[in-house]
Amino acid sequence: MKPITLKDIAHELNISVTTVSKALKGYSDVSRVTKKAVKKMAKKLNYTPNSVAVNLRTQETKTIGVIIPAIVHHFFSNVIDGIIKEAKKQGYLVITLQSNEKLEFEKKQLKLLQQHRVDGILISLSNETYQFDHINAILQKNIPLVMFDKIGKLVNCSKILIDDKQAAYEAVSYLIDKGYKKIAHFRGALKPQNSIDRFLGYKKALQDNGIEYDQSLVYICDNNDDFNNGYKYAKKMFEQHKNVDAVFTVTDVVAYGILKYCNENNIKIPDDIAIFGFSNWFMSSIVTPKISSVIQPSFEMGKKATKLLIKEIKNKKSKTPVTFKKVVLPTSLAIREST
Amino acid sequence: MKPITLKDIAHELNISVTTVSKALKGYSDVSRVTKKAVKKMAKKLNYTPNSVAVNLRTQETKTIGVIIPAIVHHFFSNVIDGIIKEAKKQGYLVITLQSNEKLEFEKKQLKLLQQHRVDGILISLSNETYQFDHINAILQKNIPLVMFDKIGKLVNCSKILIDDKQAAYEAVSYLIDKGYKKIAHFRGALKPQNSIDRFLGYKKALQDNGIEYDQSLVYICDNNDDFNNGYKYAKKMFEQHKNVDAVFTVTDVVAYGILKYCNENNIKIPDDIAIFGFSNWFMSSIVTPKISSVIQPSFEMGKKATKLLIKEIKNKKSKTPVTFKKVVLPTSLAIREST
DNA sequence: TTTTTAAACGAAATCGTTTTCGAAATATTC
DNA sequence: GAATATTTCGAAAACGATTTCGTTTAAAAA
Repeated sequence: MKPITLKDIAHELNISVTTVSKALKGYSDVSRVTKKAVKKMAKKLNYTPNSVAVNLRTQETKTIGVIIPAIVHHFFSNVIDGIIKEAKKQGYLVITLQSNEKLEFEKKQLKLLQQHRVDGILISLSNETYQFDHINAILQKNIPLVMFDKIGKLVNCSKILIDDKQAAYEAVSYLIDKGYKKIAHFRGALKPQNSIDRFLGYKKALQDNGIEYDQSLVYICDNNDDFNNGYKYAKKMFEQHKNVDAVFTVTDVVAYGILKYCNENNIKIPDDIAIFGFSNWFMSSIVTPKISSVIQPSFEMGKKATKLLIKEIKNKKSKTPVTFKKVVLPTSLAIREST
Repeated sequence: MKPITLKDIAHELNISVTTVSKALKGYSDVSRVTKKAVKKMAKKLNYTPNSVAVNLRTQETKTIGVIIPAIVHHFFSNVIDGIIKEAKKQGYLVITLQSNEKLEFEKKQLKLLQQHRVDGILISLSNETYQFDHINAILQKNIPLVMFDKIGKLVNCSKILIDDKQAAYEAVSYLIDKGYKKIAHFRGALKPQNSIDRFLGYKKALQDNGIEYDQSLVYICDNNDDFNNGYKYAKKMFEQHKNVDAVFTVTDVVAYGILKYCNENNIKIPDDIAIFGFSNWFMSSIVTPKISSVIQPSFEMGKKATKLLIKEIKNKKSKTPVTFKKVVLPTSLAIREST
């Protein structure tokens, strides 16, 4: 009933716990014969080492904690996938927690992870997080932490992200190169950094190409992942502007809303209007017409972030002096029928 | 640098570790004054209990392990969401592992969770899992385990799932009631149980309504989540059968493939053909036309499974005799434009 | 004043490992 | 055969908490 312990094996063989432990770990000061015997008995009794005890003794848990705004999200579930796979590869388990975009929850989860003595933490900040006391507290305790995607610029730690501004710039530039002139932007909420950066990239692309920025062509979607926003503002846009010939959206989901409106109102894509999305949701290559989008390397981001974190964990163990890295992952454009 | 321990607090106040521990846990045999003092000092030093030590002593980790085929999946990420939320509510953390639909991985992950001494395990089986030695081994060790969604009928443990056959039956019956007569089925692979059950529900609905079952109207999609399958077989179906008036698909994603083919070939939905999907992916209410689908209570399933598991964990602690439950969650139909 | 009772604290064992260090047993060398 | 070197083993401390049980001190009852 109770799990087998070293003691059980030792008792069975009439030797000490010490020797059993050493035998299983291949120490050189235990004879060939006893090693064989111990290993055989361990297998016979189906012994599995008690990680909790090991963790207490070795002062590491081989566990990393992850905090994201929400797991039910195309981007984040892919990141988590990358995290879990890379972690497992290196012998780490991952505990996932959600902040639900609430600073309060983010703080609580962080405390939980601390209590659980995770070896390191990966975090993508909530939209509410504009002060970083809770993060800095972790850092001061010398607990490895790396931020990904939604980072805090002011925090002194490793970060991994994409260049939203550059990616947006490239997407809009592509539209301009294709001959589109009056390009609208369905942006995200005002505060989140990536929403801001994508907007800035849009603006800069216009300016660099001699197209005047027109504020009335920018529509603010309070929720990046609600297609109704796209639908609603598509209607509004077509009422307000006759000759808009392209839209760059903060997210593919918003683009789907526009697509829906166009389909229902017999507006042809890309003939009447072109659409360029962001994040390359998997539906974008399924809908008709297929929608062009910025490819965000989500899985890669998860892997890289984990690699970075585990390297920091190991550096800490070997007392290597800390150096924080900032990794910017390249994005690319998936050009499809909508442009 | 090093985390604060009870010892540190004790040393600071010149009292014993025992008293500190008791004070923090509110034991009655420590005076008001010392309690105050201890709590104050704990806060001052920013003490966080070392869960690893607590776990070793109390023989429980307040952690549950989850094994699913893949996290990047509409259904499973919702289940996980439910699991994490319910677990947190009851003070448990969750470790997520993926089997990638491989039995071999499933076994390995199970062993990992055991080593980590999780208090209980939630599992949705891989498509390869047709023998249950690894599961039964866990059960024999009296480790609480509940299966969800993809379960093993022969395993003696708690299960939580939907009635795929019944759900399919209802969907197809709805189509029949609406007057559709020649109804095709794009089914999933041959072996997975839910693929089989959905097929059986389809078949039974036809039979109960006096419609002859025609094997040539059933197309086998080897991958439930690849819309290309839907596209490919839609083409084939329209070549082979002139007067099919409805399709019931094993998954919404397959339905999207059909939708795409129809859009490209000017086949009107639902006038020329009706489409009924399964799982109610969030895109189904966005595409044009919106697709009818079977609603699977994924978030609820995660919550319920977790509740069940934690109840079993507590029963084990209080030595309450085990009773396994089988919960069948109700599904419903989301009727939209495609039917 | 003596005895009883209650209140407040702490020593020590325990959970299951790991690892240091010393001791015993055996083998080697002279 | 004595001295030394080499294997092989185990006692004990440590990781950080919890909990049992005993001890001390003070208060209440006799």
